[in-house]
Amino acid sequence: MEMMDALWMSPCGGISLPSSAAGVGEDEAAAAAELRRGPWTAEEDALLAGYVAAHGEGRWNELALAAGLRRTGKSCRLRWLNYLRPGVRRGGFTPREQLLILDLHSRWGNRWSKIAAQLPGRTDNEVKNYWRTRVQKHAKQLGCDVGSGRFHDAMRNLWMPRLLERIHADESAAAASPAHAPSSQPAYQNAAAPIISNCARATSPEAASCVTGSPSSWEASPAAQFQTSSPTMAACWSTGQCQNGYSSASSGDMFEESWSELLARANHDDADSAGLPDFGLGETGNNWWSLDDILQQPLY
DNA sequence: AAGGAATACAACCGCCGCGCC
DNA sequence: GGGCGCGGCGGTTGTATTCCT
Repeated sequence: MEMMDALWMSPCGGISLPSSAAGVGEDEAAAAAELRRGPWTAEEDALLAGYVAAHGEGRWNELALAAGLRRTGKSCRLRWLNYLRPGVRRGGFTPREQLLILDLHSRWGNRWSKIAAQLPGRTDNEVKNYWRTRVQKHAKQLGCDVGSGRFHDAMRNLWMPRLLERIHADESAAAASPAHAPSSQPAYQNAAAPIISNCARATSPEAASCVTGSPSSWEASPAAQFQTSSPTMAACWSTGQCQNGYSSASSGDMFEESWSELLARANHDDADSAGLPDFGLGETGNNWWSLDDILQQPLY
């Protein structure tokens, strides 16, 4: 097995590819010995994309050699899947995508590829990076671990409800503005519907349970999506109650203010019996911050 | 303006599982 | 049944960019 890994991606100067592979000659093997590493150049991208377009995916080691790429097959595969593959979406995650990531992570843990499969155009690497940068950053701000009850409560009671507010606010704004008619919506908004609908259509029961309703009904009425699981949240969608105290920033991150500030404010509100759930340590079961769970929480 | 720190993203690494021979 | 070739996954590292002092 380790030998296989050496073939897949041994560092510069150490590779010894089997000469039988795709008729690899000694010259080619020697060339392969000087494998490139680091960022891909535009020329390499063009080579890889062109070769895959002509011959299809798979057999990455042979592909790398045949295309004249001084890269490991594994590197070629990764570059193709994460960057060059048609349909790969780049840029910040939409609130819906963020919400879905949080929800699915609560169900599946660090199953990045499984989570990414529910986000059309997104890669496991992107989802993983999002988690490690944004989510873990917030945990750090709170001075706790992402696996702690304190952080899970913050996610469930602060982040996810606010993502729902954000989604609602965005859609309200889009509906109110002729410039945001469906045909002229930004790409990220058009992409949001498949994210939810894909989740709803997912073959696995776990994925299918994350959001109820059809894709079309989601687009037509977000409130309807929560009707069956939470009258409270449905009412929120309908009345705009969720927007209380929320500023619809365009940042990719929901929180312009720090988590510590949010938490302090939230706890203060709670002390005033404003309805914010207790932010002390506590559990909500295995499904820490799932939509199913937060939809049962009172809004604040 | 410059340098260091923090952040975000791309790429690499090691391991595992599956199918084929 | 065991080895091989390959694809996939999750964790980690490297680096470019942005932010802050």
